[in-house]
Amino acid sequence: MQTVKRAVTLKDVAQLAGVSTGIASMALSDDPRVAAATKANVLRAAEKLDYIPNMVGRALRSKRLGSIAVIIPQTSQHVFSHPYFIEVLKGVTDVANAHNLTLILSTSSANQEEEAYMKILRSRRADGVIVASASIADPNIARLASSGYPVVFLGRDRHDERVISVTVDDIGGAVQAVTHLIEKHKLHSIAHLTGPLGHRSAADKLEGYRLALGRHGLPFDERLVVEGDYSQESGIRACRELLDRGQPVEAIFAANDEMTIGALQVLEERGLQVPRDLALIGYDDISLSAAVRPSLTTVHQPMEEVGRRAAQCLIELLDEKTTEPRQVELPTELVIRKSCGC
Amino acid sequence: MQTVKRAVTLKDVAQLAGVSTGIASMALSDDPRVAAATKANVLRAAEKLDYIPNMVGRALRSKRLGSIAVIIPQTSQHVFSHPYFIEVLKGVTDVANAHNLTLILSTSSANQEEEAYMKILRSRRADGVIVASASIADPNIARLASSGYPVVFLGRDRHDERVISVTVDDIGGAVQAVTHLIEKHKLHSIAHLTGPLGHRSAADKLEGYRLALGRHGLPFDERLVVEGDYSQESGIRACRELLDRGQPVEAIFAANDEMTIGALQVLEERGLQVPRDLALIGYDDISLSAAVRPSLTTVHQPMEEVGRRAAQCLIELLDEKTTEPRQVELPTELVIRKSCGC
DNA sequence: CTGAAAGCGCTTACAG
DNA sequence: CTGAAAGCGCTTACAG
Repeated sequence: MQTVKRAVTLKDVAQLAGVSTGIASMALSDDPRVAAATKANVLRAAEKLDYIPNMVGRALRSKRLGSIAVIIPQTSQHVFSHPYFIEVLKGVTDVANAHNLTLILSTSSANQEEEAYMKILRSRRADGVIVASASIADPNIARLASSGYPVVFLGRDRHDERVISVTVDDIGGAVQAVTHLIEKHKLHSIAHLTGPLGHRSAADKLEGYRLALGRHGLPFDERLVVEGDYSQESGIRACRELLDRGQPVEAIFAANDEMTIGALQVLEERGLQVPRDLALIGYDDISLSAAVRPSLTTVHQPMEEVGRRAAQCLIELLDEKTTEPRQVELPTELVIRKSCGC
Repeated sequence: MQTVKRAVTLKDVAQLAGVSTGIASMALSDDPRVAAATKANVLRAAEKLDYIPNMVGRALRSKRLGSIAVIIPQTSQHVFSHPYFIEVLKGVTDVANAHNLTLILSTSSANQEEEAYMKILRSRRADGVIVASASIADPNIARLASSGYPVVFLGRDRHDERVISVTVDDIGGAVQAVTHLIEKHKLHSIAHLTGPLGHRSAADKLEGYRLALGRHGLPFDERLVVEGDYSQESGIRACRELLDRGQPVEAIFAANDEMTIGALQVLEERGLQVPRDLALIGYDDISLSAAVRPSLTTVHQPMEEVGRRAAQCLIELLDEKTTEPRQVELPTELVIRKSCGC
């Protein structure tokens, strides 16, 4: 195996072009103060030597790395098993690519202290970060939010004006789902399998569920609510627990599609037919939701768009330095398929 | 919004501890030449100031960034829609996390020149790279392979001893699938929907298909082979074309599960029942393959393990500098479900 | 319009 | 065992 040759540096280019490194640098960044002829000279030299700037040298001096990080404080197993994160990543990479930014992906391993967020910024690994899915209680997040570093939050602090965030209207989404069950299907005993309630998105869906019941004069019954953690397995567990409680249930609204699919399995096991015996509505609209039988009626949330908008916000933040804090909230849409009984 | 304070540097730490920056640096890296008392002193100062080393400064001097990149020369849309990449990424991040390496994810946008691979290395954005799914013909890959930079290839050049690679025995995998159809189900007109044949994995599966037919004295019939591109849509297209050719077909072996699911849709459309009228075998064993009806018999390939091994290889390469080139090949396993008729 | 110098934040020889 | 200096590869004032 051939070894790596000494890299071509700006010094080599400057030397070949017969100018100082300062001028070479300015020429390559197309600075108007450099004479056109000199510029051409330098460009020719750079091309001839196949020069590629060392980003580390550049970053040390200019304080800009040209990279952004997506931080998801979950294990990689978790992150890559949930379509939500995948879709968000898709959106972020798309925008990052378009802006020629390097993308750093940071998930946490079990043995890692939680303050990984701050570290990535303070150690200058990325110019700015997008933080997804941190739990509400995480104290590091509060510190990060008030640190002044360029940070965009996903799905948190919708109403905190000091923080830049991209969120989805999960309260509204849940209201859509539950309202559909009540108004269209005349169902009244509607259960809710929640996500992890320490996370904003899960708490918001629960609130929406409650709200929709209240608006129709239906009581909120704790026995019809079971907490899960967004995994399919937790959907199975939660659905079993719900049925075992023995309360009459006509419909289930679950906090995401994976839990809904888990619930579907349990209902099948117990000989209950969906939607005949029990209606089911999910959340997210992942691709699986159209593939399972019966296909899932579900609340579509624009996951990829969330990633895209977050990246755009971050880039603006990096460019202007002094952007106004702002909150973007995206709408949801109820996608009607078979599982609700329509 | 509070602005970012001047970052704490090593100089600050050294000053507070009353030593030179050189000693401070050595103390923090636990160099045995530093006196224990001095070390304690420096550590205390660092803690008090909440010091976090600037990786850029460190990298410029020490030539190690502490980051690796996964390069997938496909659009982010493509990458994040294919479970294969997701699973590979899962494995890579897992190992990277365990070794405290930052992970850079590089997909290509349409308007990007293909030489992005080299750039990421030469511009010192990553210490080493894992390259997945490059087409066989890509000339940049050849240059990269012989550049001497730390590179691990996925699914290529199985027999090129100059290159470090992690591959899956796709020839063997295809042989398993086709042999099963022939020996167990006594089927003889077996069609093959291929992946993009410019990619090693697709070419290998075709070879395995051919091999298995040959071993059983069955003719290779071009009319039973249709090329796709691993997308579900291409599975639909390829399957339609196959059926439209009017050749008798008893079974279809498709190059991945997504194409298989596409084929399934077409067969359903045309009123053909799987496996009664036609047997079907896929490849990959993505989670969807167990969820569709009928569930897919498929060749399981250890995608996450591929990612894990690739990362390990790369890390060894980075640590030893002078590793022997080596090729890792992982086995496949036929997972029997319903679609083959078992 | 250009050159020479300083400096970004570290680590690594080199003296002592 | 420690300090002072050099230097990694750039960009950015500062003079001219």
